[in-house]
Amino acid sequence: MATGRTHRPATRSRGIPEATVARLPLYLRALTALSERSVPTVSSEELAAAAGVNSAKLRKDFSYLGSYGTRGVGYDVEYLVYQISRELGLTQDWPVVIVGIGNLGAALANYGGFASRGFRVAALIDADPAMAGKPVAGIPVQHSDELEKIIKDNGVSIGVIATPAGAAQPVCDRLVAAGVTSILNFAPTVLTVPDGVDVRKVDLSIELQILAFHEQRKAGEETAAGDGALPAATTRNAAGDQGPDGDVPAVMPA
Amino acid sequence: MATGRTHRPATRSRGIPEATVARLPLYLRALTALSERSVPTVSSEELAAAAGVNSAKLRKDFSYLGSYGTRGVGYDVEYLVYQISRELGLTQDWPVVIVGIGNLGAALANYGGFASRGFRVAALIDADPAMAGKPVAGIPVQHSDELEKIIKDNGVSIGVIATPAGAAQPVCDRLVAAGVTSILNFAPTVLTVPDGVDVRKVDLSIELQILAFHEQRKAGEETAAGDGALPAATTRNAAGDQGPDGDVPAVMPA
DNA sequence: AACTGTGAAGATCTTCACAGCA
DNA sequence: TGCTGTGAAGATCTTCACAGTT
Repeated sequence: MATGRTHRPATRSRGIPEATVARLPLYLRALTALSERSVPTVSSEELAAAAGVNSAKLRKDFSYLGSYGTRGVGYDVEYLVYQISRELGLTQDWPVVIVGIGNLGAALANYGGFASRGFRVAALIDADPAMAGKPVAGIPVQHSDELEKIIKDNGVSIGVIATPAGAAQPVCDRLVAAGVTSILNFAPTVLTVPDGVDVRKVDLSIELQILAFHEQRKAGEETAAGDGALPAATTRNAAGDQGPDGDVPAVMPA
Repeated sequence: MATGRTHRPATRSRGIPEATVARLPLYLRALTALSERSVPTVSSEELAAAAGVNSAKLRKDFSYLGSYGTRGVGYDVEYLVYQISRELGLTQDWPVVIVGIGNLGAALANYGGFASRGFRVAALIDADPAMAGKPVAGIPVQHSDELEKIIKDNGVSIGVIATPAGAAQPVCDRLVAAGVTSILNFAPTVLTVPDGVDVRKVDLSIELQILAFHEQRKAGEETAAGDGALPAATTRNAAGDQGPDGDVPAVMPA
């Protein structure tokens, strides 16, 4: 199996449902936009619209964080931004290393929204000696021999794997052995990690396959269906959350 | 709201649950690997291990497709590969266009697993005139003025948006107007699309934020907890499936 | 009057556990 | 005997609908 994952209640301590946690970043993004426009307050209806969810769901989600709204008025934008950031752990600094600096790794390194939210690219690592020293997004690439040292020196706990599929597991093992406990995997492989380590995957081909499934179905309906063209609009997120156990699909490999 | 999405039973016709559809690509990947090793049959237990899911779930998933296994034996690898491919619509050709050829767009264009599964990069489109004609992954980039013509000439129904956030919605609108009905969005924005159009998103910063949340929690437990270091391993997929209505998070922007 | 917070109903998804076929 | 297929129980998530607060 992918690994020694344990049945974790999926939601611990303060008990925020996993599905809710997965949406907090969306709310945060919408709130940040409002904040930049100096909007003081929003109603659940407005914010839900901006985040693309239904308002009841949003209110229920916020209710797990506490009672941060004011009846008859709505939510204070700045206050909510702070509360959600804190809940997500974004009020602290998270040094991140990206392993595998190909097009994808470079794209990730250049991604701005990165630094903006407490994440800091502590280092870029690649196995190709020819890449060593070359700056990508202003950061010099380091050779993978340095991996362990980099992780330790920077106190990195989050690693991003953007290597080819074959290199992913070995890299993962080294990251974990060096102390990384959260991994974002872009390689099209199921990673095996020990208990205590979280892995999230993003896999392009899987996303495309899911779209193809629905696309095929639409095509079938056109000709088949008798009850007129039924609506079928949907906006699924390529990132939900599967069960606490078992891996699920995701999006995009190196 | 992200858009005019309609309450669709989420699962139509043959009624394959959305959660199952999201896992089919995983099974397919594992099966393909077995097929390459010329393994003739697999048990649900073995395949589940390779795909990183629990065997009961896998059997239940397959049961929605039909009874393709043999009691006492297992599943015929080749046969299953075919059945799942067909179910996902991968037995047909899906021309895809990628809009926004920055590092990410280039990474996607270079992604191999692409062509391997019925997907064909029909065109690369970018708004920068300087990019026009330049080959990326062997395909010449075309200027966005050509977008509508490209979509129509190639019968493209799936579009990938890898542009900066600000350009995403306009690009999306043009793609949809030209006939695209499935969109994979890498820009960190909620896209609004009409009914009948599917959108899946992939957003790096959201994935990192979710990891940070769990990471923060782990840190808290270390000091807090009294019941010894509890296991907390998890492998969530950065791509699950939210409800049929409402967008959910995902992974990675341009 | 407007809008939040939430119990309760409903929908979906997961897991168990075992009947049933090869 | 070995392993699939699946009813049923359980867990999670979503949505409703309205009581409660400003």
